[in-house]
Amino acid sequence: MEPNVPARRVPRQARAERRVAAILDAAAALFAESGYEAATVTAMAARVGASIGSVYQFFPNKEAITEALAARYLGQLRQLYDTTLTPEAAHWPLASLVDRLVDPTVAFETEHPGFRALFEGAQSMTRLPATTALHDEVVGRTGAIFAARNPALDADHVRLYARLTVQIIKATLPLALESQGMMEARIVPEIKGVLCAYLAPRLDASPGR
Amino acid sequence: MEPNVPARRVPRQARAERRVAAILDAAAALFAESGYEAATVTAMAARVGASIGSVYQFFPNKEAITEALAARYLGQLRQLYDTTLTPEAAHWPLASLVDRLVDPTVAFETEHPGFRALFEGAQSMTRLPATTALHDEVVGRTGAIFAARNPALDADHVRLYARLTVQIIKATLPLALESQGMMEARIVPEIKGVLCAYLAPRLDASPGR
Amino acid sequence: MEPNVPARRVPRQARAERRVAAILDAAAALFAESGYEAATVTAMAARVGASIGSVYQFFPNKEAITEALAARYLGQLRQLYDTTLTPEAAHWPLASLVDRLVDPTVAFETEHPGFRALFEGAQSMTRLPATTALHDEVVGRTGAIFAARNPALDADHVRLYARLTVQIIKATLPLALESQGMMEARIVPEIKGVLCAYLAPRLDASPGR
Amino acid sequence: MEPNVPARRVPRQARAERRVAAILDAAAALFAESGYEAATVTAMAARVGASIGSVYQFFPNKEAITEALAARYLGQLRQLYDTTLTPEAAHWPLASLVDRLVDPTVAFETEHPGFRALFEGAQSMTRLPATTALHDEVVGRTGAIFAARNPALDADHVRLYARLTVQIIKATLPLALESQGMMEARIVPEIKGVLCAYLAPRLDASPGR
DNA sequence: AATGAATGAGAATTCATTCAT
DNA sequence: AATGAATGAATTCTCATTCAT
Repeated sequence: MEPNVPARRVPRQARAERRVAAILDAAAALFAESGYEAATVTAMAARVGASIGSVYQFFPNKEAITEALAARYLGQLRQLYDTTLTPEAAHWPLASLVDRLVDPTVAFETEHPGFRALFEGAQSMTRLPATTALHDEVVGRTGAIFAARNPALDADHVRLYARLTVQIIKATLPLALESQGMMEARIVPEIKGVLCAYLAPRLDASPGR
Repeated sequence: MEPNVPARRVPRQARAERRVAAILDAAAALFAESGYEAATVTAMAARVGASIGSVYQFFPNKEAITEALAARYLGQLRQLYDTTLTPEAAHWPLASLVDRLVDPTVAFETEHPGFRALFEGAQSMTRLPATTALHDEVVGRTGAIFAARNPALDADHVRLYARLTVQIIKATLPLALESQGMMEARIVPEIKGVLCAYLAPRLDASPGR
Repeated sequence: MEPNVPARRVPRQARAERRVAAILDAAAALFAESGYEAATVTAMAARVGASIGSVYQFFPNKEAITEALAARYLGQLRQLYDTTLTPEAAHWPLASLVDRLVDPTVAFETEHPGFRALFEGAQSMTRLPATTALHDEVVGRTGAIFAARNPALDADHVRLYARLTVQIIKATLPLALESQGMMEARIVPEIKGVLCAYLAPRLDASPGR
Repeated sequence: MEPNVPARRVPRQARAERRVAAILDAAAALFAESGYEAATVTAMAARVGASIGSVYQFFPNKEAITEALAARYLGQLRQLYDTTLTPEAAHWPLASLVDRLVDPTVAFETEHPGFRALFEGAQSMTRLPATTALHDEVVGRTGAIFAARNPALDADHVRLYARLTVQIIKATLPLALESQGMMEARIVPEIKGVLCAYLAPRLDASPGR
């Protein structure tokens, strides 16, 4: 769905688009630095060098900013998966597949510091649909690969394995990102170890299973 | 062993003790329902049917309430581990050991809905020492068992495995608790599957590894 | 087009400037009426017909309001001294000099009822730098005149005499301001009498001293 | 005058009397340390090692405590004046009389640190009668001496001179008490110098005046 | 669109005072 | 009398949001 018709709410001027992007950048940075609640709209405006009024020109409220940011992440995530989680990856050696699951995520979280705040989904933003969409996308993509790799799996199992996998990555990545240097180098392989050990019997089932 | 909790307002009367407990209960419930920031002291007071002033009779501020709650959880957790994570458990079959790691935690989180909010440690309460203590306790106990099971492990590895293990349980449990009925029944075994697969080669290393 | 955003809290709009001034006026009035602690920010807001939020738009806290008020007084005081405590005054007959020390102060305190609360410096605001600056300015100007009049004085004596002089004026003025009509007329000359008697031998030392 | 008849409100038991005294001591100390408003009744109770309830057993409110303290000071002040400001002092050399006015006050303020807070009479306690009584006592005694020394003075002048004198002492003493060592030694004589210079022509008027 | 002042509901916290035990 | 828990009004300050210019 890509309408060429300029929709009403879509900013038509380049300047406006740039400002919207800047606001989202500011929001992302603040979410990363201090969490969702502590990130005030005023702070976002200040960070962009705009007035609060200007921010509210583009977004009706804080929630909308968050949703827009999540939507932007969603798009970027899809692009990332389109290039990294390709269909053929499903049939690679498990270790390589796991690399493809973990490494881009590490990169993405590193490059988009605000992502985690939205992805983790604290209680305060659980209600935001876009946040859920983010999670669903990741689980969905992961599940798709799993299903492609092991066609014998029914949908429930696919979903179950995918959710666990995503949850594990989500929870352990911070360990890697927070750690300094050497420790980080150790943790990422360890995460991969967890996943390989978990997925091997489930995705590459020996006929006897 | 003297707990570090500075007991300013040590309640001498039974009524006071009951009230303190009730406040902590209310705090726990609110943390569970709406998260740390959204849980206001006013709401806590209302929930126990007291005036805010009454709450402040026992706690100097919201942080202190949180710390006290965390301290209470810490005590209960220690008791739990004393009875479930016994030294001999270290030498049971891995599946049984994993049961001992997961099942009591499931029970604890089910019975203490506020625990997760403190255990997860959002940015907003990262600074609270008691919250860290909670995490350290769990990691410490887990590591102790690992070390006992495989004396060949050096301290760094013990800590690494324990942290990953705890993080995995922490992140996947919500999946089980949020899910309704059937799904929950499936998820807990799955979590155990993850852990068994991960820990088997690390704790029960074949000599050739 | 003003790309170079000036300081944060500097009001750019005339309305804002007027409001800031009004807030300071309200603060001054309340300080005069009921003292520093009793003067609440809420009361200031009410007095200017604004919401508390509006006050906090311009001042981060009560202290800042006080400091700003003190700073305004400091500026006005300097202007006053620039025109009344001129260098040549140092060499007038002592009675005239004393007139110049007392009369403008009486006028200033009469016109600025909030000044005294800040100038007296209750314990509660001792820490505010601007308050100290007020006192230092008055003592400094007074001392400068003394030094000019009697170059034989060392710095310690200048300061000693100036401090006593200021303290005496500070303490006795209220007597004049509080008194009704006739009494006031009597007290001001009396204050001048005190100062003349005190300063004559110190500033206009006969050679034999 | 010590009535043996047990008055109603007068605590009859020694213990109660001691407690009342202790509360006043605590109040005095707190007034001195942090001023009237900052001195909380709870802090007084804590300082005495009693409960707030116990404090309110003896005093209906904070004001009453303040009044009682002022009353105690009044008694002590009277005793002091009875022994230092004797009738014959009125006819001593002026310098000696001034010594008698200043020195005991210095001593009293040093020994009773809470006195100044009450004596200065911040706006917050201006309404308390006992505080006024304190001031009136000092002015009255001073005036009595002045009248005795110079019978030619009419009541208005006596009061005028006395008020100025007291105000000067009140305002300059803190300079002496706050200063460390050497400075203090210099300030007290200076204060006396002010007073001698001021009072000489007024109390010891040459016939030609 | 941009600006930034205005708003006001709430949040945390304090403290004099009352009351049940 | 003593104790200390209970009360609640008052205070400072925050922040999302609206509105006039």
